[in-house]
Amino acid sequence: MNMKKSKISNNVIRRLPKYLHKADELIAAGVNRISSSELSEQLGFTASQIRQDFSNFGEFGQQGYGYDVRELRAQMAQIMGLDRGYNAILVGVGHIGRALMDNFCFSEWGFNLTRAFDVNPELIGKEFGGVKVSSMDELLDFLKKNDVDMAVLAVTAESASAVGKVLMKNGVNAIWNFTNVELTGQQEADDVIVENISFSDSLMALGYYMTEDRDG
Amino acid sequence: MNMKKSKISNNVIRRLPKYLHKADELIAAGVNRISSSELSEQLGFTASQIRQDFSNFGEFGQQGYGYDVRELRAQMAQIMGLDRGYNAILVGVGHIGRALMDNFCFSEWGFNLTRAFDVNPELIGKEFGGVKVSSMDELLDFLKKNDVDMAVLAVTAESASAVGKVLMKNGVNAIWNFTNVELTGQQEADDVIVENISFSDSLMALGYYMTEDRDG
DNA sequence: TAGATTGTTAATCGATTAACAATC
DNA sequence: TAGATTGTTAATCGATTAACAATC
Repeated sequence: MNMKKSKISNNVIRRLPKYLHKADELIAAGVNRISSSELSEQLGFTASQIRQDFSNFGEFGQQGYGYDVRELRAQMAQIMGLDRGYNAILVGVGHIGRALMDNFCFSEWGFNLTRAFDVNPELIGKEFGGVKVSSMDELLDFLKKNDVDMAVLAVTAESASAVGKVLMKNGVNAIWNFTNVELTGQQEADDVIVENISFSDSLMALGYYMTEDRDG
Repeated sequence: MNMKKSKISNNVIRRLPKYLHKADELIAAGVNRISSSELSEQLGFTASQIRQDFSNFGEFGQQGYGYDVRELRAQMAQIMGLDRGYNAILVGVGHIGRALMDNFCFSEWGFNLTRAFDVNPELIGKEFGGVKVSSMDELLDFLKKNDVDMAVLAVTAESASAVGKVLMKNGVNAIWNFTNVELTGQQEADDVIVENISFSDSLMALGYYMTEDRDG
C-alpha cells in the first residue's frame, strides 16, 4: 500500500483552520499575495513556524514573492478535505443539535448532513435547515442501509454511551462528540475517530487562566 | 508583588479537567485510592506525565500508596478555581445560549450566571434555567453597575466584534467565545482572557483525520 | 540584475519519558 | 521490615525558532 505516513503533528493540524480562515479574510479584503512574515504578524505564529507548517504539505509559495492567497486557500481546503462531502448524520436534536442544523454550514467544511434523529415525537418528521428528523428507532436501520461517515453526537449524557456504541458498531467511522461522555476507551472505539467538544473542559481552562491572572 | 509565575504550560492545563472528571468517575465507582500507573491506564497519559503534572501544584500523593481520590478531586477543583463563583453573564440567547442556560451547570465549574442579554423582544423578560433575559440595550448599563468577571459571547457573527468590544471596554476580563470571530488581535483584547469554542475548527480537524485515515 | 522571500537544514527550546532515591 | 509508589532529577524526544542557500 506504500502509505506515506508523514504523520503531521496535532499542533500543526489545529493551526490549519486558522490559515484557512485568514486566507478567507484576506480574499474578502481583496489581498492577493502575502508573505510568511505578514502572516506572522496577523496570526501570531512565527514566520518560521508558518513556513514549516506549509512545507509539510508541499511547496506552494514562491521565493521572493510569498504566497498567492487564493492558492493558499485552495491548498488548505484540499489538505483538510473540504471537498469530500462526507456523509453525516446528527443524533439528538436538542438545543445544540438545533443550533447546528439551523446555523452551521456543514457543507462548507466538507460534510453533507443527510438526516437527524431524536426520541421526541414532536420533532420527528420536522425539518430544520433542510434536514429531516427521524425517530431514534430508525437509526439502526438507517445505519445499515446507508454509508454514514460521520455522526454528530448531541444526545443527553445518559444515552451518550449507548448511542455511541450503536454508531461505532454500525460502520460510522468518526464521531463529533458534544456530550461530556468519554467515548474513547470503549472497546468499540478502537478504529473510530472521535473529536470532542467539551464545554466544561473549555470553561475550566478559562477559569484556570482567570485564577492564574489574579493570583499571579 | 513577588508573583510566583511558575507558568504552567497550556498542555498541562488542558489535562487538568481530565483528571477532575476521572476523579469524579472514581468516586462514583466507590474507589478510594489510585496510583499514577492505574491512572495512566485509564487516561492514556503516561504515569510519569501524570506525576509531573501533579507535582507542578504540590505534593498530594503518598509514597507506597498513591493518591487519595477525594483529595485528588479537591486539589483539581482548587487549582482550577471551581469554588470561585466568578460573576458571569451571557450575551446572545440563540440555540447555543439556550443550550447553556437550560442544560449547562455553570456553578459546577466556578461560575455564577447572573443575567442574559438578547435583542429579540420575545425573549426579553423570560427566564431560562433561572436566569433572566434582559434587552441588549441594558447591557452597557449592567456592565457599569456590576462587576462582571466573564461573559459568554453567543451572538451572531455579524455583531460579535462590536459586542466583544463593548464587553472588553467595560471591565469584563474574560470572554468565552462561541462565535467564529477572532476577538484577540483587537487592541482592546490585550488584557482580556479569551477562550474560543470553534465548531468549524474542530470539525475541520476531524475532517483532516478522516482524510488522513483514508489516504494513508 | 538586486531584493525579497521561500523551503529546508541546523540549533534551541520545551515537554515527555525514564530512572531512582526518598519514604510511606 | 519489605514492597510499593511517590516526587524529582536526568535523558530523550519532538516542536519551535533561527539561519541561510536556493531562486523567483
